[in-house]
Amino acid sequence: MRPRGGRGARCRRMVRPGHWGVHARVERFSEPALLLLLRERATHGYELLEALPSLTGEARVDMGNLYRVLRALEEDGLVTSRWEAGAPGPAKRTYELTAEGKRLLDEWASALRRSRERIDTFLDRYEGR
Amino acid sequence: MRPRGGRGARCRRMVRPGHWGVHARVERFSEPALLLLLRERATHGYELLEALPSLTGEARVDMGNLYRVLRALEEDGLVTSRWEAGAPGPAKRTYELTAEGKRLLDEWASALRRSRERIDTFLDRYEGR
DNA sequence: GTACACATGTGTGTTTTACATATAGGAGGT
DNA sequence: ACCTCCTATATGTAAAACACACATGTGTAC
Repeated sequence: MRPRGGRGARCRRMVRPGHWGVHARVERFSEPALLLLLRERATHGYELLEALPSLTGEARVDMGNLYRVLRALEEDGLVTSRWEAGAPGPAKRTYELTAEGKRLLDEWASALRRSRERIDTFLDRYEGR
Repeated sequence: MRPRGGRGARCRRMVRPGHWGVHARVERFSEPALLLLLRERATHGYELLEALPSLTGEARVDMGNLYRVLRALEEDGLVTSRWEAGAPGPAKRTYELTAEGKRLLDEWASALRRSRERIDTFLDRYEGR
């Protein structure tokens, strides 16, 4: 890699003197998002990449990491994949959710409900209630 | 450091074969939590450490990182600190929120509301609505 | 032929979190 | 005196999560 001047994006950064920009993101949120999209329909990485912002709200899905997440999910038996033949254009690897992957999605949903409650607790206290 | 057998805790881990445990945590959530506690009352690190679980919901606040976050906040002018004299026992460094720190807390609150909405979007779609 | 959209990847630096350890004051027991 | 425990602040470092850059190949439009 060539040396670069830019530094990695941070969760909190000064956008201009005395002004802060904050992103409150859920850790590894791309994983449950992928699982949910795959529960709706088996599809390939590039399409998931385009569909993710509708779930995550931001366009910040890194394709490099996306493909790594998909491979990790497959290693853990949470999705299966096969090369899609027949279609014109570049080869596509289609991913499908397994039963265990479905159970993991359920766990994520519970975890996200708990996370939402913690945020509510925080906001209630912030608003002085 | 001595070699250790344990590996770092992960966001997702297999608790037993075919069973997954998930934690959906907001990145850097300890920062807004500290700011909120300091808005309520100026106090020192160790007390913040004990008060944090009431906001974060989990007992997983690392004291090492807590003190580093406090120092980072001070470097950025978001809190000020002074050594507390007079009291018996080990010296305490008392932290106080600045006006700019208050503004950052407001930014965090907005960011957390947006985060909450993203979680809602996900859960609505998960539940098929 | 070259520019662009599609499609799947690897390499690597940065940020954030987790775990271990160091240092020190005071209280209470033996 | 010595030991243990609670309070209090801090550093060292490894792992996990994330961001950014680059490599490779197919097909379509100009």
